[in-house]
Amino acid sequence: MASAEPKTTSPASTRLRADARRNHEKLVEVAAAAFAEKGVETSLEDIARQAGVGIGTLYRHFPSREHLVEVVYRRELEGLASAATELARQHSPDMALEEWMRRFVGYIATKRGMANSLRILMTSNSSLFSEGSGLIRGALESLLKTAADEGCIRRDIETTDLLHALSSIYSMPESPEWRERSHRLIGLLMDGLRTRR
Amino acid sequence: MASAEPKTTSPASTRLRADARRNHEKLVEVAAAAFAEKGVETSLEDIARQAGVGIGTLYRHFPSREHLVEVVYRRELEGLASAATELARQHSPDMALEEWMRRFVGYIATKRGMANSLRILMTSNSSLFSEGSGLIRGALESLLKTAADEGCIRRDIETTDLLHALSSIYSMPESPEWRERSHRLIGLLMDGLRTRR
DNA sequence: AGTTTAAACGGAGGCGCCTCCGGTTATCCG
DNA sequence: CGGATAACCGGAGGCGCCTCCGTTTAAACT
Repeated sequence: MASAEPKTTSPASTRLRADARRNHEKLVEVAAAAFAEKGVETSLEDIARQAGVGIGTLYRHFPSREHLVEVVYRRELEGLASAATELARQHSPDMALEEWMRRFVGYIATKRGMANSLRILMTSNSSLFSEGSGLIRGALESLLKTAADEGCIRRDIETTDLLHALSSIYSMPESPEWRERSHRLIGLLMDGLRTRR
Repeated sequence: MASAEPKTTSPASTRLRADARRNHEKLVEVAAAAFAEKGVETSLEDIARQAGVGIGTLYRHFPSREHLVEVVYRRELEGLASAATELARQHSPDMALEEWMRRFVGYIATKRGMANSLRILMTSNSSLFSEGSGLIRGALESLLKTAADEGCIRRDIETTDLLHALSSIYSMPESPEWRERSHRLIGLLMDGLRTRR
């Protein structure tokens, strides 16, 4: 009925003026980079400056820091989910699964520092998290199903189990070897999943 | 051996200069009032001003807002615990118990708004909470025991049960009738506890 | 009492948060 | 195309955070 909605992030995009839309997008983009690099405590004035807008503009688009964090967070989650279909197209089912898990871990890594902000966000807006985890679950589920259908991996593993195994990474202690550790864990999981030929 | 340690709050009070000690005490006092009245987000500069010291002095004594919150929190907890013995001396055992529970509820009430700050504090310094709840537990236990020994209340109630019942107040929804509600709950508990004569 | 000195004070200053409102501009309509 | 106007922009300003360092002062010693 309505015209296509190509952008994933912007559910009921209420006819924004062209400049407003431009600024909004630029802000999210810059914020995503800034949060990733310096954590969610980065100066919002810096973000506004880098985006080439005034601080007032930032605050009109995102009434509070948490709002901005939420939008960035959701955008990345959606990116991660849509990467699943993309990977499935370009790789063999098991490779797609493995690569996706790697990215998932990388994504989690960037979120470790901001536990507090996320917790605040979580208590005040739990729908975001349920939707978000739904997206992730769906992505993983479809990768898993495809791989199983092709005979690459065993069938008797539930999405929930694997998700749980991956989430355990989140509670691993912070350390320099964190990255290797998590990659080893993924390797281990994949070895367990793959069917012996 | 060493000279008496009358003040409860100041474990290893490392020989502070007289002015320093004065300022420290005044700050805690003022902060307690300010937090109670306006929540933990109150301006620290206001607190310093009301205490008649410079902001620099406040920050030397309490490196961060959380430090100050913690000291105030602990002080109030200790006050609550020591109120138990005081009440026991002035009232009949069951009255002492009832009045103490009222105060406990009042104390909790002031802490409701600052859930976030307390959570941060909790994750970074869990010893405070275990010690704190130990104090409270001890106070309640002794009141309960005295009352039971005097035959005012039944013996078959565990401290933990009662504590749990009281804690449930914390999760009651915020509302105007909150206070009456909690008092009714205490009345109910006391009725259940008291032995029929 | 006078001297010394390390501990303590305090506030200026730089930064970030957030609000408010006068100025700008995209968009609509004749 | 030009004018009207509602939507949007931007940054000054007020406030609070926290640090840094020159000044003050308690207290130890002579």
